[in-house]
Amino acid sequence: MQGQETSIEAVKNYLNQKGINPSYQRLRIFELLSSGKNHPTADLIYNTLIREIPTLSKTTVYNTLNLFQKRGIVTGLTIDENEVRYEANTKPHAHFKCTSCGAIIDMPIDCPYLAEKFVDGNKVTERHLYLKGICSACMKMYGMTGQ
Amino acid sequence: MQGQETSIEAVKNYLNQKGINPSYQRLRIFELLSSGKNHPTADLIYNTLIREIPTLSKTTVYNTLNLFQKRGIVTGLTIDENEVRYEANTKPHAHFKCTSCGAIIDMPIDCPYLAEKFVDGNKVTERHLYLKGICSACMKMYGMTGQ
DNA sequence: TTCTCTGCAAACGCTTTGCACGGAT
DNA sequence: ATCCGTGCAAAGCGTTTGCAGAGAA
Repeated sequence: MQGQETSIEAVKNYLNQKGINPSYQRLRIFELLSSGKNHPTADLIYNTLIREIPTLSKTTVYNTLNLFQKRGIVTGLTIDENEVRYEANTKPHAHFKCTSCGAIIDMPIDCPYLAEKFVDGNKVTERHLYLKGICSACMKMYGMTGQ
Repeated sequence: MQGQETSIEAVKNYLNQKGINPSYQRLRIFELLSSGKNHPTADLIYNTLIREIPTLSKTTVYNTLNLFQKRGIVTGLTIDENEVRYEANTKPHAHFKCTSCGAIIDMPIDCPYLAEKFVDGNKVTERHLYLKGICSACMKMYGMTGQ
């Protein structure tokens, strides 16, 4: 329990530091985003937290996610059309979506081209790299060989 | 006029070859996608063509775009949440969206990392690279220096 | 009290679905 | 006559907005 409490405390401090009033709902939503690596949708966040916060509304989830995005501590990913997924900001990385199991995996970006500040005379401030294919776990399951 | 007719003929042949019955609406929609470099939304396609095809319906635009995507001759881009843009498939390239003027510009992908067939043991079949920033035209307008 | 956060209900906008008409074979 | 494409109208679904009540300062 101690571990959880210090985690909650850390989140609280972080939100305060970003000028965000750390309400209970906001704490729990940010904690969910920063702990798990599941890149949840708004709907998944709602359905996960509603078990422990029975009064939670989707409006609050959306309000909170939009606030987090405005404050720059959370990013919305639209790897596939028609579903936005969210993640807490960490270091730059690419996303890999397995078309077989649907998993979304963080990947390193190992490419000097993607560090360029200018490309073709255009000033680059944001980079989003999405890969799709079959993840190693699915390949094993189907008896395919990796590499 | 000759040029346009041969262009229409070329599109007709292409669609036939892909197993798509080249109806007038489909022809015009594909022509729009393959000629212009504007990466239009479904709505923009509708509003562009309605001038010349007054009976056109949005349903047909959506039907057609979905058909094209299923046949693999058109790709839907979701550079920004909540708007899907379409482009005819050509060679792999990145997209740059200017946050100032909203223009979407095709860019070369100059990066061996993005040609890798496997990354971290995952088999990569699709790559989507979106950059955002200020395009060279806007930088000139605001008196910023490129490079 | 005042200000902010929450959450219900309704509105919104894009996309899909149901279905009937019309054209082509 | 059959099949396929079209397009109207309605439904669907994720997200936002309006607003009133609860809670903190």
